[in-house]
Formats: sequence, structure tokens, C-alpha cells
Amino acid sequence: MAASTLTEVARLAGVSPATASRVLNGSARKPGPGVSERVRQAAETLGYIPNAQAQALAKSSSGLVGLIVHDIADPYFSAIARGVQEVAREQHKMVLLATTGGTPADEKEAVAAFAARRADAIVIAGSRSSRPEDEQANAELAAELDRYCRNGGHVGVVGQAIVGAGALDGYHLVEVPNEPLAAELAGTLAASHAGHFVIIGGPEGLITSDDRIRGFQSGLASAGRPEAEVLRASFNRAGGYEAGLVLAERIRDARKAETANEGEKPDLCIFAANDVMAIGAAAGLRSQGFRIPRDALIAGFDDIETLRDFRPALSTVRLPLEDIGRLATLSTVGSGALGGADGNHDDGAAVTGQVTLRRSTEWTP
Amino acid sequence: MAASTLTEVARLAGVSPATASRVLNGSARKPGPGVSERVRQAAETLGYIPNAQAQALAKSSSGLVGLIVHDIADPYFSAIARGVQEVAREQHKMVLLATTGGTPADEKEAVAAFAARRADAIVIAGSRSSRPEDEQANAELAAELDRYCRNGGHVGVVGQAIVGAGALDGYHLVEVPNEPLAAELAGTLAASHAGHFVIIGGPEGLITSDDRIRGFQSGLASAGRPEAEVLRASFNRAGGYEAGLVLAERIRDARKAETANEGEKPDLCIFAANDVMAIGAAAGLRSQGFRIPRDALIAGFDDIETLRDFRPALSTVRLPLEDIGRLATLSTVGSGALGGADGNHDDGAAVTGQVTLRRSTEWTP
DNA sequence: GGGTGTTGGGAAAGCGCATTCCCACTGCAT
DNA sequence: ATGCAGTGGGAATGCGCTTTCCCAACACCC
Repeated sequence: MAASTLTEVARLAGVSPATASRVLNGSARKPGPGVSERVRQAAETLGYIPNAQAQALAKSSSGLVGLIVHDIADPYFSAIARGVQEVAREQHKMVLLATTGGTPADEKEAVAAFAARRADAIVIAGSRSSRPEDEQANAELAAELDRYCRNGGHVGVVGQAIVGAGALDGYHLVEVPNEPLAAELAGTLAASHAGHFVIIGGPEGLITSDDRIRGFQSGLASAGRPEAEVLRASFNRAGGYEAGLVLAERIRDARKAETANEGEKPDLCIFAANDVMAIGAAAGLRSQGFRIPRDALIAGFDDIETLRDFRPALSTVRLPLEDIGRLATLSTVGSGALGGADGNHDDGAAVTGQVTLRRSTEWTP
Repeated sequence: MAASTLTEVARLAGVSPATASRVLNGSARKPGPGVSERVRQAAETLGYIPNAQAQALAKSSSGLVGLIVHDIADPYFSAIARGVQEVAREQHKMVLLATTGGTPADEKEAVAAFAARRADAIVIAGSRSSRPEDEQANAELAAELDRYCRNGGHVGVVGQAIVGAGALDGYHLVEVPNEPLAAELAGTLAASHAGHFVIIGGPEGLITSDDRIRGFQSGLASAGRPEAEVLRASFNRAGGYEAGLVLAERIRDARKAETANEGEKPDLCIFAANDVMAIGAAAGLRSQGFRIPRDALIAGFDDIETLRDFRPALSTVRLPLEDIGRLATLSTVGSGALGGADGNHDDGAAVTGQVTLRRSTEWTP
């Protein structure tokens, strides 16, 4: 028993396929009530399920929105994914998921796959890379996206523009003010912390990471502080952990040299370029017997949901992740629907964050 | 410039569409090298992207696998999703995501949508419900799945069988031994905890929750302990938090009555039916000034990744979530591919868990 | 009552591709 | 020279649906 087709339904109802199509799927023309009832009846008895592929082919719109993330199990991405999913549901679209680990080559492949499926929109989250070795893959990604846009697709990018992608119609950006927010965080921390700062960042060339680092440095500079040293590690918990181990070593050495300053206010304040790294760093330090904020202060970035139950409460910059996902999706799938008077405005949605101080940067004697 | 079609490529290459199709997409027949080169060349210049919809329609196989979860931002589900995604990638399939909040009606809808898209397989994670008010929706879900299977689809269910679904071909179950594992956990805890037990469970009728509760009770019984009281709350962090507040009240009252037993071993051991509830409960207790394990012991279930950084380290039952996702997907999408001598064996994959004791249930004076 | 709308329905032409035939042509043995 | 299998390519059909176009029937108004 293969799935029954519209034609079968039509035959059973004694009408033409055209009519059946009109009653079963929203059409401008509404057939008479008698006919409609018969058709619906027939569809019911046959257990008719319309073939979305065929529909998509016929009206060239698939009802699909593609989502590209680095890792769906990362709280940062899964929060965004939730937002995307919500909007998709509201708009009666389905979400196609692709995880790439952040590799531009894989991202390009994902875009191609989405394009092949004629996804109505593509949302691409996760930091772009500006590393030299990724240059070619990035260019290819940009080209792929351009082509997709030119063919009428909409793409929504979270964070920062794709390197090399043109300012095409259908190209939307949800800008995240990483740099100014990081600067603000630095300023705030500098006001209460007299010691020195160290930054744990992702690999050089990860734009999100680089932006945050640059912002933090400039914030420090504005506060009259010297530039902070930057430790590079992978942009996840494991990277944070490693960096934490390195820093633990440092603290130990410093203590040895300066003859035990336990009980004093810690000299070190760590800024990790995202929350999962911060958590990793805290874990690394803890594994060496150090405590936050007793032995070092630490702040992250993103305010992922996980932080809610992390101790000590982690200072961070709150980003409305779910909204970011929603916005990125709305700006793409919505742009066709709610285009009011002027449809063509490049609605680069912007998002605001919020420096959030918590216990991990508060030292109390 | 609409996306170019196979026909256009063929024309440019000076061959028939049939030939173009043969060279661009793997066919049994390999055209000559000269022709092939011309076609590939033409495809390149035109930036040809095959229309997956049309392909799917023509060969009736979409390369899609549908994934149904309650909430993609829940660590439990996102871990499973990661596993699913991995296998999908390996098998060159894309995953379609649907989140339902656990409502059977929505799940049914999602299945229908997947079926409409002719997904090759559907993986459905998240506890089934056996509540009376969900009975009809459940039946409809089962019917929808049956139909999907009968039409040649494969479905993989995580956890427990769908109520009312037949033992069809193409119906695969990744069984999670919730009950025995919960029993084992109860036994282990009973060995070291002399006080009494309370269970925080999801709403009555959530099968996963009910299984774990039943298992825990039977484990207690085997250890000669009385049945534990069961607090019902929603099956997420918020539910756990509420229950935590209730228990805080209890502890306070008990202390008042029995004249301060601070410093003594806590009398209460809490079993939460999953980790996020356990975390919520811990947060609730903490908000009232109580500490784990000082004032109460607590254990969860699942061993979600988040636990890694949760303090106190939470006792739980480790479940290989990512593997579960992998298995569920493999058993469905793989069953067509790696069907050896006998293709029809009902490979109900099983998974093993592991009681994992950590600090949250260890009281030290 | 014959025009002119207006409606309700069907016929048919694709959407872009895979695939089954079918044909022309080659090389080889007879 | 004639037969044959084998081979490389094209024509045509169909996947399941939407949509335009067309036709019949019916009501309406002068």
C-alpha cells in the first residue's frame, strides 16, 4: 500500500484532480460545499497525505528553513535553535538542521544542500572564521550564499557578516555588538578590580572571539589599563579547561615568588570569550585546587542558560540568544510575508546585550 | 536568474537531459569520458544545483530523517540530537527537526509533516504519555506512525514503545532500561542512607518518569525500605525548583519539631526523575538556605553534559545519550543499507546505563 | 429572450528530474 | 558479407501536485 495520491482521492470523490487540489490545499478558488465535503471524505477514507516534495516542486517553495550551527549540543547554539524552531513553527515551516563544527568548508556544503532542497531561508549561526587557511573555503561559502540569494533565497546571519558576501537583497544580518559589550564589561570590571587581566580567547581568526577580545582590550585601554595577555585555545569547554590549567600554574608560580598572599584579594581577573570557555577555565582552576572568586576572578560572555545553575554565579554579558534565533529567522522567512509599504528595506536587525555582574567577579574578604 | 536546471545544462553541453542526469548524479550507466567532461563543464559554468525535491519526487526517496524532541534546548535532547545528526551526516542525509513540548497531538502533526516530506526515517525521542486526556492523541499518533511505516517508512523510538503502535516492520525501538536502573540506584542509595526517601517525578502518566519512579520504589522495597512519597511537578527544571521549595518547607518543619538536628546526617534523600529536575530542586533548596548534601541528599537521572560543571557533583544514572541518538538513527536509516542475509530481523537495540554516585549523595560530617 | 457576467468545474501543461525503452552504431565471429 | 551481442546516446514517460486556461451552466438585466 503506497501512499495514496491526490488523483486517487479525486477519483474516489468523483471529481478532477484540480478540484481535489483546490479543496484540500488552500487555493484562491473555493469549490462548492457539496463537492468539498465529498473530497474531504474521500481524503479521509484513503488516509491521504499530500506529498510535500511534489507540492514544493509545483509551486517552487518548499516550506523549509535551514539552520547551520557548529554543534547542536552546545547551549549557545541550542538556545538559538530553539528560537529558530519557534518562528518556524509559527510560520508553518520545518527546520532543516546542519552541524558543521565551524568548518567553513562544511558550512558551504550545508548551504549547497539547503539550496538543493530549495529551502526558503537559511539561518547561519556561529562565528565566521578569518583564518588564512580558511580563506578559500570562506570565499566558496560566500559564493554559494550569493548564488543562493540570487536565486531568490533569504539568508540570515547571526553575529557578523560573511566575509566576502555581497550586500545582496535577501541577505540579512542580526548584528551582535560583541565589541562594544566586551568593552563595557572590561570597563566595569576595571572599576572594581585593581589587579591585572588575562583573556582566554578562541583560535585567532574566529571573528566573534576576536571582536570580543578587541573590545575587551579597548575597554581596558579606556580605563587606563595595560593591554591584557591573550591565551588562545579552542572555543569550547575543553579549550577553557586547558587555559585554566595554564593559569593555575601561573598563579602558583606567582604565589611562590611573592610569598603567599592567600586571603588577599586575587590579583588575576580572567575574561573568557564565551561562557563555556569560562566554565571550562573555572573547572581547570578548580582541578588544581583554586577557587573562584577567592583565587581569581572570572567573567564570560553569552549568558547561556546553563549558567543559571553554575556556582559561583558567573559574571557575563547577557545575550538574548533565543531572540537572536527568532530575529534571524523572522528577518528571512518573514521578509516575504510582512513586507509592508516598502518591501526592500535591508532590515539588519540589531540586538542588545547587557553586562551582568555576578559573584565570580566579586571578591569579599 | 532562477536556478538553472538539468535541461539547461544538457542544452549547453549539447546532450540530452538523460545523459546529463546520468553523468551528474550517480547512475548505473556511465557515459563516455568526453561527454561527461562537457556536461560537468556546463554544470560548472551554469552553477547548476540539482533540485533535491525533484529528485526525491522522481526516485521517491528524500534523503531526509525527521527528529522529534520535546525541546531542543534541553541538554538531554540536544545530546541525542547530536548523535542523530552525526549518523545523518555519515549517511548523507539531512535532519528535519520538530519540537513538540511533549504534546502527543503535536507529535502526531510532526509525524504527518515528516511523512508528507517523505522522510526516509523518523526518530522520536522524549517520553510518551499515558495520561487519559492524551489517550486519543496518542492513538492518533500511533495510527499516523503505523501508516507511515506501512508506506515504507522507518521509525526509531527512544525509550519506550509507542502506546498502541503495532509491531510493524520498520518500527525500531531503542530501549532504555529506566526501571531496573532506577531500582539499582535506589538499592545503592539505600545501602548508605538510613533516612527516608522522597521522589520528585514528572506528571503522572509520563512513561519515562513513571518507569523510573516504579523502579526506584521497587529498589527501595528490595532493600526493605518503605515506599517513598512522590511529589509531582513538570518534567523540567522549573518543576524541580517548585518541588525543591516544597521540600525546603518540609525540612524546616521537621527541624522545628525535632529540635535542631543541624550538623547531623540529613534525614532526607531526594530522587529526581531526571537531572534537570534534580538541578531545579537543588536550586529551590538552595534558595531557601539549604545546602546539598549537608541538609539533603539528591540524585538525578540521565547524566546530562551540564552535570559536569554542576556543584555539588550530582549522583545520577549515566545514560549514553549521544549513542542513543546514534543507535535510534542507525537502526532506521541503516536498516535499508546494511541489511545482510536476513533483512527482516527486528533489531530492537538496547542500551545500558550506569549508576554513578557523586558528592550530592555523600554526607561527610 | 438574447446578450453579458459570473460561477463551478475539468483539461492540460508544466515543475525538474530519473528511468525505461528504443535506436543507431560499433566490433566481432560466422 | 551477414548475423549478433554490446554500447553510447536520445526520446518519452511519469513522479504528484499546482495553476492557467477553457468551457459549460446558470443567473441577471435591459
